[in-house]
Amino acid sequence: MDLKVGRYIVGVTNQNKLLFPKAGISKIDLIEYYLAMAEHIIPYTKDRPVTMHRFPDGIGGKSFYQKEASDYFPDWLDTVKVPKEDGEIEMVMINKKASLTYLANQGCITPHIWLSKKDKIDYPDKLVFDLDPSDNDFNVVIQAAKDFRKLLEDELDLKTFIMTTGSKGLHIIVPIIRNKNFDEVREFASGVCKIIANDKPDDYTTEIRKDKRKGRLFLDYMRNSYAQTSVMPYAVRALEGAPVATPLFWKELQGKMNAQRYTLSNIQKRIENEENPWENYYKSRKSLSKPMQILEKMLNR
DNA sequence: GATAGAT
DNA sequence: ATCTATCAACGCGCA
DNA sequence: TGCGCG
Repeated sequence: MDLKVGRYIVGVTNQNKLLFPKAGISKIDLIEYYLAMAEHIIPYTKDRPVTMHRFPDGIGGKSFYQKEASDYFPDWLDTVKVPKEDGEIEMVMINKKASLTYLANQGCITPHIWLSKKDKIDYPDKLVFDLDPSDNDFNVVIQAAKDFRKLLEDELDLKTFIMTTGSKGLHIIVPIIRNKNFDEVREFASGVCKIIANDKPDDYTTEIRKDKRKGRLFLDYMRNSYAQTSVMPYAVRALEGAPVATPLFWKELQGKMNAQRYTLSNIQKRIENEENPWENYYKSRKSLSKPMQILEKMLNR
């Protein structure tokens, strides 16, 4: 079966294959979801390399990550060649509606996107703080998010945006002007996390090794490195019930909110009824130059 | 999921 | 014509 | 150099 998406014909294979067997969600359901959400997604994915997390046999089957665009991908799918440690890799970008459709047909349930864009690949235009609980205690995640917001906005004069991951935690995203490279940005992110963790060492940790976290909330600043990715806004997660990574208003971060509050099945109603929580996302970019100086002083006290 | 090679 | 095997990531920290 | 990690 072929779908016409804009000016492109996208072939759809195995449209009735159940990708989420319990929820009864088929491949064509996933494709229709991404078609409906495309206009809300593409502003955040345009010109960014994508890592595909593919599940050709559904969430119960074998999955794999794919970075290199396959030879058989169509010419109209935009790609970019980016340097890697040993050579070069040609990666897909989600720049149009048909791209989302094509990737969904490939069994890519969850696209992950770079923090930088193709025209300045070594300079991220955002920071991501990944708050990942070891258990499912979302209250700890909410408190941590508020601690981050206080430091980032009140002390460091940056703007923050919040998103459920659709899995267990939250992402805090800080839009920045592209005048610092990944090493500089990661160093800054590391400092931020260490200040937060030092303030509440029983609640938070920046330990990479799982066995050293001892039940504490992991503050992951390592996302802010070259060629690292974070889950795409409104991406479907390959978990029971098809939860969706969802941008939120800060004021929503309380009470019964949790990381899987929104799913493929109920997100559309939210989109229809709510304003865009990230309305001012791209207007909010700030330079890290001054925040870096302030952070340096805080770390040396 | 798509393809090449084997039956 | 059908089946089967094969392939599809990588950067960083640290032991 | 190789493993753990996301």
